[in-house]
Amino acid sequence: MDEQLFTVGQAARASGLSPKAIRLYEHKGLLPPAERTEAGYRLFSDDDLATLRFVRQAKTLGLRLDEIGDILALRRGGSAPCQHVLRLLDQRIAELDRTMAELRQLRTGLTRTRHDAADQTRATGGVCRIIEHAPPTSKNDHSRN
Amino acid sequence: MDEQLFTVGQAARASGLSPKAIRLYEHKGLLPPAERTEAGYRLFSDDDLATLRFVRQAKTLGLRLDEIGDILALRRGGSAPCQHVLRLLDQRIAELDRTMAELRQLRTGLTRTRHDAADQTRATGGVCRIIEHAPPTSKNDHSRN
DNA sequence: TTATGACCTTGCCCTTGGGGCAAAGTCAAG
DNA sequence: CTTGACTTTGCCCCAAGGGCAAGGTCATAA
Repeated sequence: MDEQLFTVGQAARASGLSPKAIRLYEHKGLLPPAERTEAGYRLFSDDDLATLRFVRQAKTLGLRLDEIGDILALRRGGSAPCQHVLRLLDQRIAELDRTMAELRQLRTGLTRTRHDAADQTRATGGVCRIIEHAPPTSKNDHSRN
Repeated sequence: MDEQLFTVGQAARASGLSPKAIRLYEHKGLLPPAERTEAGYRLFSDDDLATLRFVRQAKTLGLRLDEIGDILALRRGGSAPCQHVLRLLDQRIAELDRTMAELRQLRTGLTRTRHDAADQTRATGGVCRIIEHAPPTSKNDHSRN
């Protein structure tokens, strides 16, 4: 049997993640504690690599690390996590819709503000009319990346 | 002259911010260091309140605290920050467009994944086909709030 | 053999915009 | 005088790592 083992760096290259991220995932329990060489170097198995790739893919679906961790835990517990995953995906989609609606609204407000302000760019008294006279945009969220 | 002065709590209520946030803004230089009573209580002037309201409004426009700080600094420096603000707004709008495009793409991918997976919810070998067989979504961002 | 460079280890601080909590001082009213 | 509401500072927390430092390890080239 091929007992292929990999260091963090190799695992990182093989999975498209950073070594730091891999250590973080291990720390957070997404990965079982890696084997170690005598010198203390982490050693990852092919299984670990598969898990890492899974994590990476799950991340591109917008799942959070703890959600991914739950999925992996379910799986290690023997049950098929797919129902759970479907629920998570539905949640994410709904959340995306909410976020996008907010962003659309924000953009509309910003554009109006920008347009209204295009010429009367003189500050008179306050700090800046553009901002002060902007229509109050709903709540506060504006999740920057 | 009415020399109205306010404690953090009062300023918070008057501006719709939290006391903690106000202290943070002061700490970050958005506000000049507040006066203090003998006992060390912060005292805010009407000017400060105006600034706080300005900050709040600027935040609803999606500006970051440091950007708002720049605007206020420009203003305190005597120049009208409006040109600067226009630039910031344009940047924000462009950024919003980028973000929304990404989210739209993500949503599309998620929906397809969700749809494809609706029935074959059995995990076979890997962790979860739904995720493993999902089309790779572009990059990674998915800014959660 | 050794020295060099590439790799690994842990650990700490940084990011955003505060929230929450704690210990302790202050103020006004009863 | 005490009670309760308010304030102060300070520290830890969130997500998901990035960056850096100090130090240990490994393999290869001279």
